Amino acid sequence: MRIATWNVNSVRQRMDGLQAWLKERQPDIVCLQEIKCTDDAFPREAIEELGYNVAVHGQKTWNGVALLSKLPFEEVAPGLIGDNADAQARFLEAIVSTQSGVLRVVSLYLPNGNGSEDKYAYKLNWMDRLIQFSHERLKLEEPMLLAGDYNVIPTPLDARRPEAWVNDALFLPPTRARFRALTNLGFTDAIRAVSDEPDLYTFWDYQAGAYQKNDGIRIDHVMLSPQAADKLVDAGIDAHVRGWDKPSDHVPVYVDLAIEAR
DNA sequence: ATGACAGGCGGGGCCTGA
Repeated sequence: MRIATWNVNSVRQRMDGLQAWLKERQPDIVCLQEIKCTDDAFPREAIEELGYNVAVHGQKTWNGVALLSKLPFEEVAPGLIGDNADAQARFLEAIVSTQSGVLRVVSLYLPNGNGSEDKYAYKLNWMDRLIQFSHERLKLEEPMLLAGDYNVIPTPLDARRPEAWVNDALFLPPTRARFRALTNLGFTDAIRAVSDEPDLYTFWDYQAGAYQKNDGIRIDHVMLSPQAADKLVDAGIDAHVRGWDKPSDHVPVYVDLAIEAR
């Protein structure tokens, strides 16, 4: 099975590229972030025509996550535990049934955290909630993927110019410590499981020719539970998509697991 | 040091993003 994640930066603006990429990469499950629309406004039919079931957790204007799956959803649950008053649509969990049992998938859009102390506090709190959620789900001992835009540069190897990010919420020590906490719980960063190469990026700013200079950062991640990591065959980044017309500033990341869909 | 792009909203520029 192939599972992918992509921050599309508005799904309605990205339909041509999304449809082209789905046909090219042929993922079985896709986690989308920053769809920037309500559930009603999501272009559901065009994606269903390509053979996907669609689950959406959207909101007006900002944020919003979705899941696309060629297998039917057994369960779908929006929202991250730990704060019932959190109105930002950043988390969508689902279960599908495969030939060898259940597969649990989360599409997540972790807060950026720049701009104010309140925003950084929200980011760190959201990460603490994600760690708590992950700790609880690990007890199920299921193959599970936490995939999405983490807004975390895990190490200096994950930025072309790490010195430019030292005071940024994406790279500050408390941010990186919480990301490490996920790996310490037992999660595997799929890309780093298959490559120690530098210059593996998933985001290039629209400004100042960042993509042409390969001035990128790796902030979109697929984290695998032990039972999913045991099935890991390959992982990759579709960086070429950043060169398409009307691109998102993020590109897709995918993993191949040795699990038969059905 | 600053601005540079892009999208949403809504019909102005402003806010947000990373």
